[in-house]
Amino acid sequence: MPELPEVETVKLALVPALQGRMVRHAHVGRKDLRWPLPENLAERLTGRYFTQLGRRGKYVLMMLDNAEVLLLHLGMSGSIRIHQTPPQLGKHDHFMLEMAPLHDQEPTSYIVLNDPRRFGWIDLFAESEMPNHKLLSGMGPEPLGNEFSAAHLRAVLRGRTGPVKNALLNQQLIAGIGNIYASEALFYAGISPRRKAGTIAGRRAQRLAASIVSVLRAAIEAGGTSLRDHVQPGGEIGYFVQRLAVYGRAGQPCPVCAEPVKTLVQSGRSSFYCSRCQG
DNA sequence: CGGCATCCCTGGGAGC
DNA sequence: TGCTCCCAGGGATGCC
Repeated sequence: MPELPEVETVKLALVPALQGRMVRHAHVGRKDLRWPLPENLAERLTGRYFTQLGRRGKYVLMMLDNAEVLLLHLGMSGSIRIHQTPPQLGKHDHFMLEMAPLHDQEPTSYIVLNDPRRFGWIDLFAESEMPNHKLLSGMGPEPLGNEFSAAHLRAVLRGRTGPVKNALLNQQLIAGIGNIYASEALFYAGISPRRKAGTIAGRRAQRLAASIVSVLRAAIEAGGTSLRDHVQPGGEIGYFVQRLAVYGRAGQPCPVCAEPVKTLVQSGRSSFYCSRCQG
């Protein structure tokens, strides 16, 4: 489900739900998602408050007042919902933060993590451990940050013999791109998903880098892409699904040349492309 | 190291 | 309505 724009949408929605509140209660529904949850997670969160929210790739990073970090990853099917009243927890609501206001006039907020497939995960660790964190270290630069450029793209793709589509999914090279935006970015750059990653240079690298940035930015503005599971934390769908050019549109006309959109499977995952526009 | 298949898990939709 | 099969926004792991 959630790629960089969806995770960014989640992060933005969490800010007002966390601000001016402390954890009155943390509910842990099961001891494992993809991996075992941190020991004593609920106890370690109770009474704490969040000082800052960040995002790295597809991870939400929630800084606590005791210099620990709560990390959330939503996997394929994870979503966050924020409620103003105590919610009825369903079968796949695995984790909830009850955030009590520090000032009486504000409502309590209830932040619920739902994840049917349980490919998501949660971690809690000291901020000082961040640089050597197993999941975070080794991640490529943020595509919307200063370190990302056509030159960087060129450098990390150089020498790679696999298809560029697969390289875009590799979080070690660039953070945050998933199956939807890999197809979309390649479409806007006019590059075939089959092209060998190592042959992306010069103008192609320029176009691809620019397409990655613009498609991610546009998706964030639209509140992300809602397919099945993903909704914004307030329950709104993300409207970017209506603006996808090729992803999920097999057989439908290419928005540029009307040629039917094709699919292929690469490393077990579907790619969508226009055979005329993407050379 | 790079590339690829396999596996983790549940549910929704298509097709019969 | 019900069954089966296939597919799904991710990524770790293990094999070549």
